[in-house]
Amino acid sequence: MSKPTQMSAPMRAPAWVSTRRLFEQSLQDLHKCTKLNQIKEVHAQIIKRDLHRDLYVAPKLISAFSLCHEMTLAVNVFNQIQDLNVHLYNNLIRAYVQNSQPSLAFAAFFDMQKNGVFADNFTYTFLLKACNGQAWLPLVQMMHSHVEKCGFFGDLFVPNSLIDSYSKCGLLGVNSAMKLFVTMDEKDIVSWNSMIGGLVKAGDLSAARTLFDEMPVRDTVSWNTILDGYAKAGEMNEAFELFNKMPGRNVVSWSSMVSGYRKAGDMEMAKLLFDKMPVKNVIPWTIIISGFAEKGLVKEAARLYDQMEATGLRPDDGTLISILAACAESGSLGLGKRVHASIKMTRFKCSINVSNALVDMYAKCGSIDMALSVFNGMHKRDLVTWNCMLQGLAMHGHGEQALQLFSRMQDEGFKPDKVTLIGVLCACTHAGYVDEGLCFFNTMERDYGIVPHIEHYGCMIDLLGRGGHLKEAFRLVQSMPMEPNAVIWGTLLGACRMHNAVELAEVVLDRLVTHEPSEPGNFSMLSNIFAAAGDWNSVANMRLQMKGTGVQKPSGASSIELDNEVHEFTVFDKSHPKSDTIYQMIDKLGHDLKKVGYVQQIDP
DNA sequence: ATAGGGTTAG
Repeated sequence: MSKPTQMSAPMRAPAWVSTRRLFEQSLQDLHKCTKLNQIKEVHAQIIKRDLHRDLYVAPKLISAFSLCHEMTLAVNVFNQIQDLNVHLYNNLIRAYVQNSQPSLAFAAFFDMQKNGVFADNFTYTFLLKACNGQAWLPLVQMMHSHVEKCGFFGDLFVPNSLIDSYSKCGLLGVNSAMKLFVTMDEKDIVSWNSMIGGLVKAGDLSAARTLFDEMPVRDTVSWNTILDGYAKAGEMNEAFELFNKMPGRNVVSWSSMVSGYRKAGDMEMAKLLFDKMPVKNVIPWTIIISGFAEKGLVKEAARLYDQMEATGLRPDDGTLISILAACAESGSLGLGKRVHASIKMTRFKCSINVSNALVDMYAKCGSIDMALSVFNGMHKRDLVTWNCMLQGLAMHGHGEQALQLFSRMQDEGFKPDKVTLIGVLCACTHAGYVDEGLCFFNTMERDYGIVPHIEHYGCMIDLLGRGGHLKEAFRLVQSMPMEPNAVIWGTLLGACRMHNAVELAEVVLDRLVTHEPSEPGNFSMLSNIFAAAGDWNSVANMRLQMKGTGVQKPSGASSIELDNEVHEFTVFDKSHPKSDTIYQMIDKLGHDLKKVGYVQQIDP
């Protein structure tokens, strides 16, 4: 360590003065520092100067390590301190919240109470943030009662956080938020905005609008909240009107509009607004790219992806996950691979969530080998990883492999959840393991503590129905503890179609139309069953009935991806530039198939 | 403390 010497040149301050000033400067901004190397350097200096137990320095260190996701180091700092105070606990609690470990945040809170350290308003705002991911009403209520006991309502941060956390707990939560909101003597703009946001989230747009019109002063957040409410509800005319009327628009306002048009399926308007945006960040880029990808317009999506990279914007996890999910939905393997390549180029390692999205994308696009390869290459996996892989194997008929994966995940200590069991039952269905499926279904509550949800009943009806056990399937529908929905009846109808069970099909359709009176597919399904049974009178009757109720069958479409472009085909489609050649080939294939004895099944 | 994109589910 350098010591001050008399030999230093008089013109300049000695080196140790500047390092000390530098050090003090680093200490000042330490809690905002996100570069781990720099923090470690300062940390070393801190230890050298024996400052690591300093009650001013330690919280800053915790905060800095937390921002770098170095929780072990943060906790180490905390554990060095003998006489703990609120400030230290608050920093630890916030660190856990930032690093998505809400239960440890609460553990720290209980520890704090045990040690006789009193919580303050900061503690409660952090803890309420920890409640947000859980959407668990009793937890928020518990925080509420704590706060009431301590009387922190003078600070608007606490009641405002309560409104926000309540609002994230579904419909009951919004009621509690409203109760609190109306009793607040003093409110600020955040109270109003949080309450409006809660109502929007609960789907009560008109109540949200009433509050919005009532509030004394509105800021950009207020306008954006209500604007996004209309956009999410698909009410784009109202959204557009507000968008034009609002005093100041920012990236968020524009993004809500682009997102709204995308959700409404209007990519033309979405692109128009996107192009007009004065400032763009990764979020609007994400919306527009995944919007095109979702529709299978992969050329446009890929072009925009290149453009985004060219502007120097780095896609974050949200961008990658969103685009990969869109690829999975539309089956755009080419674009998915393109995104994967870009991840490999630009990232040293990718997060669990991004890897999960990759596994899912490859599996859904039919590339089960690539899905397995990403899966096997992952250093860390979570429940979603296993569920995606299991589902992928199951969907592609690798029932045996799926069930092996199921036992492997348990060997590695993962507890199956609701989604896992849907995958397991699905694997049994696609592999034709009727008995194994029944066994899993009957023991899932005992063995895994999962009460069968309607989705599991759906799987079982599919399993029994496909296997030709139609009576058992129907009996299961009748004995379900919950009201069967359209999915259940639709699955059963599909099984009737598969096994030409005319009488049961009529009963099932009768129930199905009470749920989906205008879904044309259901009628065609029954119509197909009649046709297969040679009952052409009933087919004709059904057609008349459909005409009478105005139900129209849209033409079915199939699609295929070639050279990074998704081609879609409908019946009698002549729009493709090479349609003549395509139809010639189809005719030839038809002839060849007939020669080997294939009998074509024609949907009326 | 409040606003825009985010992985699994027939």
